[in-house]
Amino acid sequence: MNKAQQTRKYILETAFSLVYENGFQSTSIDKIIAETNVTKGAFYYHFKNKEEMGMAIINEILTVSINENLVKPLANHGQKAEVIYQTIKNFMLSISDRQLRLGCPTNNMIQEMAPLNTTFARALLSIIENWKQKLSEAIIEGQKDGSISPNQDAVVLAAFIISSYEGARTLGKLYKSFEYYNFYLKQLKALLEK
Amino acid sequence: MNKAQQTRKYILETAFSLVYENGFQSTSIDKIIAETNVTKGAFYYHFKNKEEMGMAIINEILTVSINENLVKPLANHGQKAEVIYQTIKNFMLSISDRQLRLGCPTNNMIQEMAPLNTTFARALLSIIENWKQKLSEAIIEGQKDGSISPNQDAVVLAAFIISSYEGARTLGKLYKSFEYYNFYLKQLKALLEK
DNA sequence: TATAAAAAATACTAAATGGTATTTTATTAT
DNA sequence: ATAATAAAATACCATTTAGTATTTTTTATA
Repeated sequence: MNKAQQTRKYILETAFSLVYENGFQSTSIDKIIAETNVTKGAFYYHFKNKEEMGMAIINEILTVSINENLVKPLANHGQKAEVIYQTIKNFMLSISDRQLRLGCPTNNMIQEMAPLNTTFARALLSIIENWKQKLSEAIIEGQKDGSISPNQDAVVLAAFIISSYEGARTLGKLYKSFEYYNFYLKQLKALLEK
Repeated sequence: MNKAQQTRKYILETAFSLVYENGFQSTSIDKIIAETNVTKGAFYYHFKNKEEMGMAIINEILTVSINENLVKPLANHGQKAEVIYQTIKNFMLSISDRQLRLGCPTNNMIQEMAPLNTTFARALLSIIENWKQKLSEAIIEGQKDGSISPNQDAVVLAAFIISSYEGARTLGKLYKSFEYYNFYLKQLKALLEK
């Protein structure tokens, strides 16, 4: 990674952190350059405009995070009900106090930007869509290996697991308490055992 | 209601609508006065500052909406499992296309403002706390009348119902589809039948 | 109808906004 | 070393921001 790539990465990660704290619209370029001590010229050298920077956050940070943490581990071997449960549990247990306070960054971006920017919305949707797809497939495997009840529609269940995950992170954020993560995990387990 | 009260109400409702569309931080006073055709003097006559206006939205609009739609109907007579289910179902069926697209306004405010403003956070938390409390009580009644399994902790179940409700509204918003509301209602029914 | 008070209108500020144009400094290939 | 190019710095722009100060209009009351 050369100097320019490093600078770009540094700007992007700082920008992500500010967006995570304050929202996309409320994170000004001026705040980003103040925080990075990079100049505005440098910023605009690496990003065409604020929107492209937002897209880079979605494509290079949010997408990667969901995939690495919540999608890839679904491929692990074992009873699929257990694999699914452990995937989500492991990730939720790794969440820091800051991440608790600020919630799921993908969820935040959806909440704020999906109704305002169709480009953002499409990219965010495909993150969730991919997760839902992979989770559905894992559920179907679980139904085959007998660890998940065949009565449930895999897609419906996958969508519910995802939506209630996002909901749990919202309540955790509001109450600043990991308690709601545990409530969620408890219900998730029940959901997968049926 | 006298003239001044009407003006205040008109400003507040317009402001709420703009905040619902664009978020709190991105809704400027200038946008509000442009939309209302009320002058800045009039705005600042009725609201001390932007934050107080935000608090008025929370206390006079969000709180009322949740209470009227999702809390009060819990007092209806009948098998409590059914009353709870019908309360949420009725409300979700009444959600318009615009409300689908923009999601739950209380959820939006939590997502955006809870980490940034403790006054907002407290007021928003008490909305959810009250809902959770009343829902817990209804669940306990349901456990007494035999319509809800006594194995579940009422508070845990209430928290999960609320968090997954918010999650469902998030997915509905992202996909612009009522489908995810139905998925949620289906799971809710199962949850209450156990 | 005159007066006081409430409500609203107008004009303004200082700071911040996203973005651009221009200049300067580093880096690389010849 | 020099020329070409990449990267970053600087200065600036038009517009928008939340909020204030002042003036005008409307309303209620004596």
